[in-house]
Amino acid sequence: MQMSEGVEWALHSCLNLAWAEEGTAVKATQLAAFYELPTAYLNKQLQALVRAGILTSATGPRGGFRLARDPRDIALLDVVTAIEGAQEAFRCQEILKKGPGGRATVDYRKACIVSQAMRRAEIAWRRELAAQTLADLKVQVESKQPRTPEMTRQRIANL
Amino acid sequence: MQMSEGVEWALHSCLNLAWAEEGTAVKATQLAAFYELPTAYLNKQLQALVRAGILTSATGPRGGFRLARDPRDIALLDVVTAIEGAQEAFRCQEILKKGPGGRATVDYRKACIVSQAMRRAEIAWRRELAAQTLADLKVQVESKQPRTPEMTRQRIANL
DNA sequence: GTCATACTACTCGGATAAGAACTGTCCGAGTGGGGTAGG
DNA sequence: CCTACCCCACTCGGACAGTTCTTATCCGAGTAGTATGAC
Repeated sequence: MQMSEGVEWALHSCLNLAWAEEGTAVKATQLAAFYELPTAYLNKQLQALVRAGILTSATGPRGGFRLARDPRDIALLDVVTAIEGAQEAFRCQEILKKGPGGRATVDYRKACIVSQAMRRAEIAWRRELAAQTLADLKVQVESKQPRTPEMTRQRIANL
Repeated sequence: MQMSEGVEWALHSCLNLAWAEEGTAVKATQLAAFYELPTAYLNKQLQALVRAGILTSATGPRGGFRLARDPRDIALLDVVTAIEGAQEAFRCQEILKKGPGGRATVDYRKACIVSQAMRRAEIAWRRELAAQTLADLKVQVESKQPRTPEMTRQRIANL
């Protein structure tokens, strides 16, 4: 069980977009250059964020990506879900249906104790991710590295 | 990000072992027959549980698997970790090292705010799994389906 | 000088391969029990 | 009848393919800006 590394890329890219000049679109090439990432593949991840309504995109000259809404309204869970999909990590195959006393009509995704226990853990995970927004991370970084917004904008301008 | 289905198999198999006659080893064939699972592949998962110290195994006639310790001392996290590995789902690649102002000597798995946020969520997940033991699940199932222990032992005897 | 038009460079978007991980399968190593022969 | 030995069936254990998902890449569709020419 390992998360796609695209999640890390997406989160950092969203943060950089949050620091970008307002009203300016940032190209995939620029976002990739930040951390020397493969441009085309990062572009794929950004497309997923667009489909999820987290980013907006524009083609042609002066095109690129920008945040679709205020960073306070973008939870980390939104970004993770956009990349990884909404399905749960633990996928109950309802093997109890084949077991002794198993009924084909019962929904074991709800009835199975094992499934319930695993779901409870995953809900706790999602709750933590839903509780934190891009704006929260932005504030935390800026309190540690006050020059980050300035440096980010400079880097975007010089690419 | 999807968990191996072996986790579901392992959890249910451990529960069945907890219900088995004490002092009796259960063969992989029997555990597989419970839910019509592929024997050889389930065997592979059981071996992982043995390596993790959750089960003990014996070869030869009258051989098979049994729980290595009391179900109260086996947390769900132990089983999940045995199958999935101990590494975290979110793997911080420390891409900040390549970024503006990035220092190669800094351990960004600890310093990076994004990494911290993701780790916090994963710790919440692990905490939930560590808080529940096989014995807890056993009790919950028995209160809903009191005949489960009896039926399990019968099924083992008839295979 | 102004406006419309065609062109060109640019950027995203989806379709297309390479690689890794998960899933599934097989045969050999080692063990324990039962049968057999000798005392 | 008891005991020691040998043989055999049995079970796990690790090595070996098939399939799905992740990672990586490329080229085409569409757009905005610019230059050009006519009015």
